[in-house]
Amino acid sequence: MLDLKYIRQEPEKVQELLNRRDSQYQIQEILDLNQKQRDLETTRSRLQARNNEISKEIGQKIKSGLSPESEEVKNIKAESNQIKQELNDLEPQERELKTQIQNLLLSFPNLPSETTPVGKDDTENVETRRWGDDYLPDNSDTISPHWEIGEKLGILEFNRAVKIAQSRFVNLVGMGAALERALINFMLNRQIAAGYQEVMPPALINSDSLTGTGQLPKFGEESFQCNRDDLWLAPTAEVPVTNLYREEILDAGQLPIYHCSYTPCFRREAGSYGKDTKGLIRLHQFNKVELVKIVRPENSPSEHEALVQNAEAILQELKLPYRVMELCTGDLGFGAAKCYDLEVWLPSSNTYREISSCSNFTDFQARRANIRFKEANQKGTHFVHTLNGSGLAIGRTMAAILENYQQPDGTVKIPDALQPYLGQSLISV
RNA sequence: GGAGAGGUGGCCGAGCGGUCGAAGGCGCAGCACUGGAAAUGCUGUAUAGAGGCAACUCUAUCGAGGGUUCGAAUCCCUCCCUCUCCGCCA
Repeated sequence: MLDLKYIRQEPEKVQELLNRRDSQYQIQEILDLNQKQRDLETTRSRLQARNNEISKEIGQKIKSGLSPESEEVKNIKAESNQIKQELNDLEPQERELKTQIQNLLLSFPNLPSETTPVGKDDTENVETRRWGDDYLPDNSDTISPHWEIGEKLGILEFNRAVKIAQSRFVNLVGMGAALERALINFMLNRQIAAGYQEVMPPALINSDSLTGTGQLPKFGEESFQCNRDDLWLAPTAEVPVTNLYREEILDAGQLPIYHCSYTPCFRREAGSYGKDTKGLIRLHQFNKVELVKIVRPENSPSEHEALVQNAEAILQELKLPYRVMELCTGDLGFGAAKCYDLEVWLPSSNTYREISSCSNFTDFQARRANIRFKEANQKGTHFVHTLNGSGLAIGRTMAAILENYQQPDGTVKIPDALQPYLGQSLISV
């Protein structure tokens, strides 16, 4: 959520930054509504002040022996009743304006960082660096897509998953399940060693939490909802983990907070019919190790760079070729001010595919979720900055391994770093 | 699921219609005392919004929302959450 005060102070600047994303976001309506609302607030609080005075006056008169039924008291009550009527008229108006402003603010995306490249869509994202060219497989022309090799090896079952759920689900069998588990453990151990504290939050989360991180109100159709309860299946650990601190005032000394978290993630993938219909790339349910940081505002840019490195370190240890893309303003997620995507090489389709998305949300989520910190011995509070990134998506990592480590004989080698976790070096039929 | 108890400031805890943003204590900060500290004493110590250059002023907030009243932390209604006992259950 944007800061209303800041919009008021720097309207041109805010509008200019929003325009870098999309011209549909116009702040003028918010400014107009806010002006009306503040005028009403001033009038209303004056009336309330007068009413408070009257109540005190009545209290004093009764205490000094005057009857509550006396003419004098009755007259003052009449004035108060008069004011109450005016208030009954004003209050709903003000409340309505506040709701309108709040809804508008919730529907506005974050301001892009000054450093975010300007562009209209994903074609204008900027490649920042590329790693692992030496590890590109040299037998690309004979490599099968991961779903084919996975089914041949008997470790991925898509048809049976469809039978028990629907399309876009997978059943992992034998070494498939073991590899998933190994990847989770490997990634968690590495991120714990890098300083992140592990958490395992609930998979079902409430609407307030989804609003806090920005999925609601605009993107409700992307998540699975439990229709009998105010609960949703978490689309990413970002939501429960960031919201652990919702409505909290942290001591400055507690910052920075670093969490890593393995969770299943559930997404409806509405609007992606026909896209990535095969394999592990786009499923309704997938596993992910997520990194979440809660930091002081002035540190968020450097914390962001460090978080990207933590995610990259996993790919490097697995020796999977990847590139780092910085998203342009037109492709930036709703709450992000700046975002890097890590894209892993998938030889069967001859492309890089997103395997991690690392964003700095600045104070956007902190404002919605009301996560603040307090400096010792100082008055007032400040909003924290929140960041998160995948470290990494497990299913897509498995897809990348099945393809990049595929041998001409149809077996799949296991990356060195993963062998201790799996207890073997090769998957074969 | 059934029965009961309860949700007050950073924490503990009083207040149960009147000047209460809320006694008292703990904690924390400043000052005094001290060679220094402890102990002690004094003072201060919530959040948000609006107005003002500022000092500051006003408003709201005692789980949330509504109601009664000139006036609600206190009374009434609805909801949420926590705890205890019973049942069921991985």
